[in-house]
Amino acid sequence: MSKKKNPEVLKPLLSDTALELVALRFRALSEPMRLRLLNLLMQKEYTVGQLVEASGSGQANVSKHLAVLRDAGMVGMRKEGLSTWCYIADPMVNELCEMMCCRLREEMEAKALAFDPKI
Amino acid sequence: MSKKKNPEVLKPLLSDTALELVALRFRALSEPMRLRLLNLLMQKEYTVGQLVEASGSGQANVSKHLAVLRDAGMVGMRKEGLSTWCYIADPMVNELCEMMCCRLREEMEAKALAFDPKI
DNA sequence: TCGCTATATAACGATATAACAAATTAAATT
DNA sequence: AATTTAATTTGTTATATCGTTATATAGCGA
Repeated sequence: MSKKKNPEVLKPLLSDTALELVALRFRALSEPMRLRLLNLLMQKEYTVGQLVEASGSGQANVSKHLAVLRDAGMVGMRKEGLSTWCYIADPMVNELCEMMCCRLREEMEAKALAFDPKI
Repeated sequence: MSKKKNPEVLKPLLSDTALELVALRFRALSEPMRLRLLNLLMQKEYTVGQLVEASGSGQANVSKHLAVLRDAGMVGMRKEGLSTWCYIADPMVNELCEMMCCRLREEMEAKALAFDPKI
């Protein structure tokens, strides 16, 4: 009835502001150090200090990267006395990283296979 | 039998090289202009020239961004005479963007709701 | 209040990236 | 071969971002 089959009708495009917001989120995931912090937080909660030690980076650096992840809504923080406990606030982060890692593994394995002697 | 329940055992961490590769992929998605190109390509195939026109950006700029997306395995290209047709090479791109957009929509709606008069 | 610890912020240099313009390559047509 | 069109490559400039050092803030105990 209502839905005419029309090949001319294209999916609507995202607005400029939407594109910028999406880009901002992906940018939060575009640094190895931030991914390392997220990767650690996927194990368990860490304090900022523990993340500094575990990541092997400087304190100021870790703090700044955590702020980026927090602003992107990916990491949450809970103050407890002197320490600040950090945790993954958005389960989507796990999904995104999982997807990306699976895809990369597939690609790498395919490439590796290209070097295997043919049967 | 083999799997002992042990809260001390943590999920293994990704290697440095893996982190860098993942970061590189996400970085490809971290620019509004590249997202705009992908968004256009989600509708249909475009030539580079059509993308230049549709995106409103310069030719060199579009070309460079497309190269980034190609190197990330997200966009494929097929030469046909003088033109080069571009297309989404990895369906994961659609999923990733879809996930991110849904999430942002939810968040925005939640924030908007916070300004609604209480019932 | 004083000092100690945990974290955040500011300022800085080095590097990376986007946008634009100009030069170059590549394919098709005459 | 010369011309035209399509796209890439190459500078160049402006801006953004990373990592580091130094400083500031906040909570806790003596």
